[in-house]
Amino acid sequence: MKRGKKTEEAAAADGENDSGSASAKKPKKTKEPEAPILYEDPPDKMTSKDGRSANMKITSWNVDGLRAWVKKGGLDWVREEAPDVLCLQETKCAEKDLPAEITSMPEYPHKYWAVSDDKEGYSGVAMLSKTEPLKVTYGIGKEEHDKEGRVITAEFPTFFLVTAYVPNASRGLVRLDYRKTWDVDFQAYLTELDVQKPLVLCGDLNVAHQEIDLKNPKGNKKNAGFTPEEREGFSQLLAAGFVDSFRELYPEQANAYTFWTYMMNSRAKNVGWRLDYFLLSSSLVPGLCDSKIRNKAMGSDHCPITLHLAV
Amino acid sequence: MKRGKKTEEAAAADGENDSGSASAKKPKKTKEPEAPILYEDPPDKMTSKDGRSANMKITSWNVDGLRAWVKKGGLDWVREEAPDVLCLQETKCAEKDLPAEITSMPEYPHKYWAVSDDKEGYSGVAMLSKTEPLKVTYGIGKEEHDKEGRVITAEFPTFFLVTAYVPNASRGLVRLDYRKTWDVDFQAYLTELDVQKPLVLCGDLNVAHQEIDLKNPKGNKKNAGFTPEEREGFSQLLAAGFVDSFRELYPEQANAYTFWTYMMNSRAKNVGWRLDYFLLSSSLVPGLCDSKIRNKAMGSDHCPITLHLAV
DNA sequence: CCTGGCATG
DNA sequence: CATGGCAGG
Repeated sequence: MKRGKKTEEAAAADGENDSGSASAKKPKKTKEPEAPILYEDPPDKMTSKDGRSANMKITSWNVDGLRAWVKKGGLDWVREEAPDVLCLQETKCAEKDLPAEITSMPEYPHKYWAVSDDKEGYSGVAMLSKTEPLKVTYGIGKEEHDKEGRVITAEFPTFFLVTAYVPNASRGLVRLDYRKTWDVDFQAYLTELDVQKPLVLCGDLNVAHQEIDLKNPKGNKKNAGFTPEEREGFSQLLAAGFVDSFRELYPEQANAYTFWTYMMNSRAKNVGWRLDYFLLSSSLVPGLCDSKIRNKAMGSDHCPITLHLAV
Repeated sequence: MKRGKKTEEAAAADGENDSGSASAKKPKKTKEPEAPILYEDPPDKMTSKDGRSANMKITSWNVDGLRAWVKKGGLDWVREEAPDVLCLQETKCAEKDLPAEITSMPEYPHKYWAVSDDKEGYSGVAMLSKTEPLKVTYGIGKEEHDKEGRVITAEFPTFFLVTAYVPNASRGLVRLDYRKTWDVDFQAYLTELDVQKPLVLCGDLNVAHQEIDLKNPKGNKKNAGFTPEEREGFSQLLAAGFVDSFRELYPEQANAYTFWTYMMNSRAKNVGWRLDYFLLSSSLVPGLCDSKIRNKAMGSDHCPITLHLAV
């Protein structure tokens, strides 16, 4: 038993992933900007470069716990946005525990759920669609990767839609080796699909590709989500012919993030990361109308992203 | 990975400690009283049978997590009640994590904390006093019992004050054997003190003594808190000369409880247990003025109890 | 700093 | 059905 009369101070927070960087070294030199540098979103473009009108709207959102997200009104936002297909990551919810608000949603009669085999409330992705896909599959066809409910693939008439929650390399990069294996195998999976039919990949790819894709690139080169290995994995996807739709349309746009840690008031300061993407097979790029970051939508530590496509 | 499109029903809640008893057997025969049978508390008596005025006020409260209890305003109630000594059980809080609201409370300059060695946030008792005790000790002097922060003893000029959080026998009575050892050793400890100076024992003794001390005695004879063994342990304390101050004053008072499970809306229905006590050495009984159950005070699954004593 | 599980009550 | 601690992010 511990005992005593007085109490001393708790240890200070350690330099985290997205700490105010420089301010951690020189104490007391708080150099936060007075006003956060926001990314102000222009209206959605509904026409592609080749003049076609968008006829497919897809939204992807890492909800960080579907039940909490539903309670916070995530579905109200979804009803406003009204995408044709809604992809969710980190649902953290066994099928039997899904809230009725979402299982009974009449706008999306076709619903698909994947969750982790072992750990309840870990990982998990979902796809909700207004129209019925031709076929839906789960995982990437490799036993070692398919136990954590990370991928759903839906085949539509003119394209595959893949939603993914890519494994986090974790604190201390303890899972970076696994992640590298994943990156190779996942790319192989996508390439196989791509020879059959073009694809849209969306979800939390758990990597910020370039320095422009996170607020503090210098301080995060050894942290999960911005290691050279993870960035190279993303570069390999592009080299294989897939296109980062947001960066394609907005090559110079800084301060455009889809994730902010809950810690240190990061979201209010827009100290974030772009971890969520729509990647397109090159043959779909002419039909790309817009790729949006909905950074005002609350309910998770990620915000949703939306793609407008003419297919 | 688990997958699928539809969801079935979750399992129903099982028959618990304090289930509505009979209603569990014959389904659909909901025999809850329309209005709960409350114990309406008369005003405090401030004079003892032998005509002396109360000059010592002690409050005991199992707070079920001190931090949550502070947030819910427990300290506001304490300031109203203004006891000379405040005893708390199940603080579930390491000393370094204590809220400043309580560590800096000027009304109680003398504060004593005991917490579990191993498991953080488990068990834990505290004593706060307006006047400084002559001496304060922790535990009951037996290594095997003193690792869980369950007992603080304060010596005042004319009596010992012992506050205790007695080990719960637990679901399936997995800790009943340990509890029986505890009961024997704890009684030995109290008896040793009692030969030196009379004592007041307060706290969560984790037993309802007689059938009158809980709403559903029939259904709980095999449940923690109302087994024959635990009840016998309490009887042994009385046989050793200690007096249950509440029952001494109110021998016939039913529906007087200090604990209600958070489940099944038990508190609203007053389906409760009397688990919290003030026990007195027999020589203190002539000075007993009142022993109160403050069943309107909220902030925990237990309510506070208060003793008025002339010492 | 949030989530969802878990042990405990 | 609450608490606190934990892993995970």
